[in-house]
Formats: sequence, C-alpha cells, structure tokens
Amino acid sequence: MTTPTPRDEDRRASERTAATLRLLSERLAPKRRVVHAGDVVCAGGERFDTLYVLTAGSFKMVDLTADGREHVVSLKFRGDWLGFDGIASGAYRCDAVALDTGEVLAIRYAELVAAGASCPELLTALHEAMSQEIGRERDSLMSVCTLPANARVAEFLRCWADSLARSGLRCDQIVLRLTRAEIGNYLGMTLETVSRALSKLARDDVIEFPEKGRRDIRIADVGALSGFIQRCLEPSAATALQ
Amino acid sequence: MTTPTPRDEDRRASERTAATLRLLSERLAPKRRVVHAGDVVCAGGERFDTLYVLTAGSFKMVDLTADGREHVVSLKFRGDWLGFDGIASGAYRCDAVALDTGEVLAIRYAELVAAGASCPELLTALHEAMSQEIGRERDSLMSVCTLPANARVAEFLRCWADSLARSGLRCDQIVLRLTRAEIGNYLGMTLETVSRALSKLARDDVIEFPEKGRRDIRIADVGALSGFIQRCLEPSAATALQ
DNA sequence: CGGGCGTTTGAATCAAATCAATTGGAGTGG
DNA sequence: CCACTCCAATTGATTTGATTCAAACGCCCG
Repeated sequence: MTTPTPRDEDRRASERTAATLRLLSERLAPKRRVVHAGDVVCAGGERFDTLYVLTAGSFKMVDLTADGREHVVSLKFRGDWLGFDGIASGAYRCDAVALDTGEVLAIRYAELVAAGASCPELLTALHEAMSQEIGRERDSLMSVCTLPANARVAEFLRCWADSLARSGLRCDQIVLRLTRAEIGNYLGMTLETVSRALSKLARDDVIEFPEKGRRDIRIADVGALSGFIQRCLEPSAATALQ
Repeated sequence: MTTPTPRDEDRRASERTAATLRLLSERLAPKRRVVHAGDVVCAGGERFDTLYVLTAGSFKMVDLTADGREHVVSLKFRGDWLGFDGIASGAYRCDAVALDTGEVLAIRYAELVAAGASCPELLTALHEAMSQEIGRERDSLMSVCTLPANARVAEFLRCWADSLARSGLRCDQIVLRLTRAEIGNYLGMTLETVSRALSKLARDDVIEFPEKGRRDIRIADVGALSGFIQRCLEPSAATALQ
C-alpha cells in the first residue's frame, strides 16, 4: 500500500479542479507565474485587482495584526484560489506565502466577471471556490474550538493529507514545510505542544518519521488519524493523552 | 452619551447595505419572509437553491457534527447573507436559526446569477458579501486562537456591538439572545468561564447589567472593551485576570 | 408557592503554557 | 575534516488558566 489507489471521491475532486483550471485557461488566457518558497503573492494591504488560482505547490496565508503579531490563518493547495478577502475591501487582507515551488494563474477579477456574462460556468467556478473556502474555514474554526491539542494536530495532518488527495497527489507522505512554531501558530498552541503531539502520534504508530530530520511524515493509514482523534474525544481517553 | 452619534465608518457601512438591499429588491423582487425566534432558515442538509439576506433581526449559524454535537459557528446581522456554504456542495451545511423576530429576503441563486449578466452590480454585491464573510470568519478564527478567555468574551461583545453599529442600530445596549452555554460553545469555552469573564468585565466597569436578569448588557464605551482586550495581552496583565 | 432552568461562584483538578535544558542537523570557515 | 555556530526540535519540571465538579441563587411561569 505504498501508493494507495485514490478514493473515488478524491479522484472526482481532482478531475473537477482540472476541469476548472482548463476552463480558466481557455477562456481568460491568464498569465502563469512560477513561485518559489518564500515568494509573496497578494501582499496584505496591496490594492486588490486580481485573484490567483494555485495549479501546483502550496501556500500559507499569513495575517498581520495591528500590533505586529502574525498569524497563519490557512493553507492552500492545488485548485484553491487566493485573494478572495480583497474583493470586499479593495485590498488584500493578508499575505500569501509560497511554501515550495509552484505555479499560480493570475486572473483579473474585472475580466473574470466580464467574461462571466457570456460564460456562466466561469461564475459558477468562482462561486464554488468562494463557497468552499467559507465551508473549509468554518471546519477549521470548529476543530480549533472543540478539539484538545493532540487531536488538533492529528486533524491538521488529516486535512493536509485530504488536500493532497484532492489534488491528485499521494497523501501517505507529507513534507511539512512549516516549522513547529508555525504549525502551533496556525493551530493556536505553542510549538512545544505541537512537538509533544507529534511525538505522541509517532509513539502510537499513527505516523512515522522516515528521515532523520523530522520534517517529513509518513501516514500509512489516514483512517488511523481519524481513529486517534475519536479516541481523544472519548471520556475514557486514558490512552490518547500523555 | 446615551445615543452616541454613529461613527462615519459605520454610517457609510449602513448606507451601503441599505443600497444593496434596495438594489436586490428592485432587480429581483425577492420574496420577503418574516421570522421569529427559533425559526430555521437554510436547514443543514437541505438542497441549496436560494440565498437569504437579513434585513432585520439576528441569526445564529449552527453546525451539527456527524456525532451529534452541535456548534454555533457564526452570528448574522442586518445586511449579512445566509446560505453561501451551500453553493459548493449543493446543500446547506448548517442551520440558520433566528434569535429574535426579523426579516429575510429570499433570493434564488440561479436568478441572481442570471440577472447578474445584465446588471453587474448584483454580482458585485454577491461577491462583496461572500468576501466579507471570508474575512469576518478569519477574524473570528484569529481571536479564538490567540486570545485568552476573558479577552475572547470581550472581543465577542465588541464584534456584536460593531455589527449593530454597522446595521445603523444603537450599539451601547446589547440584548444577548444566547445563553451562556451557547456563547461558550461559540467561543470554544465552558459556560462557567463565560460567566466568570462577564462578571470580571462588570467588576472592571467595562460593561454593566442594567436589568435584574443578566441578559442585556450596557456598553457605555466600546473603546473600553478594546482597552480591556489589550490589557489581557500585555505581559504584566495582573489586572486583567482573576 | 414550588419546580425548572439559567446563572453565578467556589474548590479541586487537569491540560496546556511557560521556563529551562539538551539534542540534533545544516551551514560556515578555518 | 573537524570545530564552531545557529536554529529547530525534543523533552522534562513547574506554573497557570481553564475545566470540571459541586452548591447555591435568582428569575420565570404554571
């Protein structure tokens, strides 16, 4: 089971995003832009006029508060759009920072809406992407609110694996391109707690660290992650702690 | 200072939502629907085909997890739209429950998009509302992740007051139509902690309970709430705890 | 008046943060 | 190649903020 066959659901999702990317390319001839780790697209505060669609690689969205602290608010993968938060206020609200090398399509919002008049599928694609972001962000809010630390880290990995699966990529091998501190920032806990949670997951054989450096993670069975999360919620959770 | 003059920003926001409501009414002649406390619009799981715009009253959005627990994920006020989460999946993802009597406009999504072809302002209104929801939800995620319990409750009140201000309503008087348990559920803490935080805020004269029943809250100065939140974050926060 | 629900408040407990020390890997330069 | 630094990560000890458990109060309504 080194390269498990994708679930139907994931395959369909993957095909759908492929179709959307094709549609956008054909109808709008968007500029393609290759990005490398650390590159910033949609800098917070910058005037909004274009949306970006991620065709490869991954991004973190970083919000800066007035008092200087910064916060990772979401992660983006193939098929996700960047920049929606700019439509309402006319300026991007946070930075999109590339985590590895990848590619985005730059889509002028005005052009997209104009083209939408003659090609409703474009609007449908836009609305679905926005709707999905709303739902996705709600889910992450939910898990932050209700799950204990160990489960939250497990859920984080599960989401990451899910996103990879939906992108059509193998999801049994995750290369974390975030430090423990950044993961903690994203999940609302300290880096020590993240580290402890990962150690606990490894100790329970839910994940594995194949390399010496502990940046990449093997997830033999995504279902085991869900199981771990469940165990954290049960009252008799003696095993899922410590 | 019993009825403070609205800030310019709030006045403009209020006018903008009024303009949007007018536009929707003129172009789409949407059905108006009066709701009473407890009424459900957009039941989770129901097939999606219409969006609702709130013209009066307030709503809570309640998400039900697979295992039966429910979670208040956001609050809605005049000018907010309900049902965006249904676009992507074709079904509403959570219940919208009225907190008091109010009114919504029912807008068929298909009609809205069709009318958008000849009246781009309709699409702009839709996109701005969705974008705003994305930004708003991000903010609430942020505060849940980073603020300690006392500050989180203060922030909750500040947001509620802000929303009232943007609706053109007086914001120095809030009638909580949620129990402590529901507030706690929304903010990711227990009802006891909410109660303690409110008591603390009252003890510090940031809020007041004018009535015997402790459901409505006077906020003489919204700025004082922000000050309280700041104090919670400072390292020498001796005063903002306990 | 009495029952029921929501709320407040106190005391004990616990999970996570903080503080602190150590390890480990990557990169640099002698 | 090794010594050195730097930064990320791990792990342990301690503290603390929030939950849990428990009791009492207040309000509403039959």
